[in-house]
Amino acid sequence: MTTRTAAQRRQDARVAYDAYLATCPARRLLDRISDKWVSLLLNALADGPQRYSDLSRTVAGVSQKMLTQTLRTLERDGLVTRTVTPAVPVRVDYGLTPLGVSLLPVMRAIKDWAETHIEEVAAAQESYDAQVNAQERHS
Amino acid sequence: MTTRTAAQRRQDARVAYDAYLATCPARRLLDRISDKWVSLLLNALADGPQRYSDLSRTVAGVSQKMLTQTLRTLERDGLVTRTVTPAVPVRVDYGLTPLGVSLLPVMRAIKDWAETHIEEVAAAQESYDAQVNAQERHS
DNA sequence: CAGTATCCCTCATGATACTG
DNA sequence: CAGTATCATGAGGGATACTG
Repeated sequence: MTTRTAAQRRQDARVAYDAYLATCPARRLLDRISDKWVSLLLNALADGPQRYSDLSRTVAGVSQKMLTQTLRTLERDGLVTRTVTPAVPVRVDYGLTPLGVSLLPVMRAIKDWAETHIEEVAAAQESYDAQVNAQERHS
Repeated sequence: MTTRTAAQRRQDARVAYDAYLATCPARRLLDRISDKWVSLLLNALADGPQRYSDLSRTVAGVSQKMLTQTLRTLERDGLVTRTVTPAVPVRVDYGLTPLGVSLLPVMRAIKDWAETHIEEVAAAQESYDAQVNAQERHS
């Protein structure tokens, strides 16, 4: 009799992995920049600071909730600055920090690979799908 | 009377954005590599091909479902190869394609930025949290 | 203007059980 | 060994309404 079943061992491994991934810098960065709105916001701010309402127009389709939530996270991470100008009505400007700017080349590297190899990926997908279809006809 | 309300316009914009993002190469790549298991699998295969059962051990914590699902997607995208050796029992080897290998430097760039700037991010978070706490005490 | 608060619902993931 | 099929759940995201 083993003290733990295979299922329990796998579950333990998963918990350990989650803990590891929670602290892994690369993992955390990937989680951030892969967020639907993060890349769009960083891109929008790359050309210069913008107000909250400007961003909601530039990045059309984003809900107020997600815009605020995403900006807060980026601010907390030190990637964007939030500048409040007390007035009536209040004015808030968002802009990239030097840290945020330093991330742009990485985003660009991702974009470059994607655009360079998109054709190859598309071809691979087509060929894969064709084979799957062919096999289905034989069954 | 306008023909569309602000809510309708935002919804339309969201649909349009989703359609755009579905075709945007950089967006699609980000979606792939940000997948929890993709980066781990690519890393595991970077050192050479592995069998299905090897991968499930190397990448401990992954369920059969996600392992298979992720490998299928990577195969379809042309990033990994799947080689079946008919025998009893059957043997299946997975390995990186040249396309898959070409992606490794990009992953490395992400990892490098993360590890280089993790301290700055952590410091920013600490400072942010401290300010939030201070403000809560004043309310 | 720049948010906050709430409800709701979908979708991705994981556990479990079964198979050629 | 290398999967497939089915079910359950929970966290993320959107719509809506309200506020200093």
